[in-house]
Amino acid sequence: MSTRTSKPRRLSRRGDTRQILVDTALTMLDGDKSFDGLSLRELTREVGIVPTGFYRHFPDMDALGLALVDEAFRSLRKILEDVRQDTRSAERLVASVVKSLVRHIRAHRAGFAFIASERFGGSAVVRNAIRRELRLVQTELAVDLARLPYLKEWNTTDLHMIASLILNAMVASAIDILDVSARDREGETALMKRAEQHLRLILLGVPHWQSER
Amino acid sequence: MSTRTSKPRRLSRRGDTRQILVDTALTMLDGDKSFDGLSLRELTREVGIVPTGFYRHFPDMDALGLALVDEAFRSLRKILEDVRQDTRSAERLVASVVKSLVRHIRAHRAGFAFIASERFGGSAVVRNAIRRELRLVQTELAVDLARLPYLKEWNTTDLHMIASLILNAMVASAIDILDVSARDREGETALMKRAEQHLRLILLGVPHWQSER
DNA sequence: TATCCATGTCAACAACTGTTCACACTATTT
DNA sequence: AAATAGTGTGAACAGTTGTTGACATGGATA
Repeated sequence: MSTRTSKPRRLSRRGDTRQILVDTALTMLDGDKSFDGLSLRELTREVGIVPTGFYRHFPDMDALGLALVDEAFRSLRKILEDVRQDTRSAERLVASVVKSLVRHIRAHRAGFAFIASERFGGSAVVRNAIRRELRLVQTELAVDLARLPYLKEWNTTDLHMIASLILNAMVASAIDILDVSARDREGETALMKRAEQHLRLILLGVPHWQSER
Repeated sequence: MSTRTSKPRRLSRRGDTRQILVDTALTMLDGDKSFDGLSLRELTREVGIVPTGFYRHFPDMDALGLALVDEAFRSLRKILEDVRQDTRSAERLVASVVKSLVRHIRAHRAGFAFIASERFGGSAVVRNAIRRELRLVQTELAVDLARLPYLKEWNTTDLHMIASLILNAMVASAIDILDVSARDREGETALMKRAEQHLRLILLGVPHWQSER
């Protein structure tokens, strides 16, 4: 009798194990670990399933990596949406942009950290995926800039130039803030101020720019 | 007879195995691998010594990481030196800075790639080491800026603000160039042009900046 | 009610990992 | 000529890794 009496105590995650894998991976990568240093086994161990269970949700680790990129950029796009709906002048926009940035960083810390560390990280698959997404964001930003009153006449290459400068500055600021916000609250506001200054300084130069000097 | 007849064919690296370890690690990390995904064994395999031989030169992988940071920054500092000896006006400096940057990137590709990817990478030890070095570079840059004629009167916090903006922009440019220079030569010159534009745009705003508006 | 499919488990595999220890060779110094 | 310090070797260890295949479960569908 007793057909292997073990009651495997199967956990009843209805259909969200995949999402749990993604979330857990992100939090694990938030600490001192990079994606290609993350093993399938320690991930599944943390989630609470057996290693082989991983393959029910992803064909391999690369696929997981792409899912992480997706997840991380979902929140980043939210920022742009917020900014887009802000109709104030460019000058007034600055503070609002930075505030929105910080808010999203706090809410989606792990996702931002992932983008930051894997943007030039080890895995070619996720690196390229991130790069592609960032390029997309950049062109979206360029389009938004084109709508601003005193940038109406600019050609697209110049717009892209500004967009990339702004994006780079904001990404760098985000990373700095990310790094300090956990423990140092007033260091965070100092970095916010600096981020605003960076944006303002860039915008100060814009009216004096002349294409093809 | 025959006291274990194996002639172990010991290679005669006089005293430079340590340097070979560093160089080999850098080249290996240039590809699709991150530092915490690099194992001691594959490194020694590549170098051509037995795994245990590693410990003759470093106590552990963290120590190697610090050595890599050292090596990588040695060439980066050279750039600043070059720029410092250039006595032209800020406006004229721009093109020269970018040219010098590209030249060093080409010559020390692996080192730059290492800094880029491990700046926010998995290992806390090397991440902090890189961050410290970059902060040093930033203050050096601030000091240099203070010497420029029309920045004489600026206070130090504003100088640091500009320095960080410039440094971030240049690091971002360097990474983009790094990524494309291997295969696409004309894409490289396009990125150089954009890097110059970024610098110029920043400098355009500087004269109109007023502290504490 | 019966069946089916998504999701989980378990056992096993060969390969790889970091680190230890005792030993061997060799160039330089004594 | 002898001793020494630097460097590389080899075997062995206990763990961990990715991936396979066959099997179990249970909720939704037919």
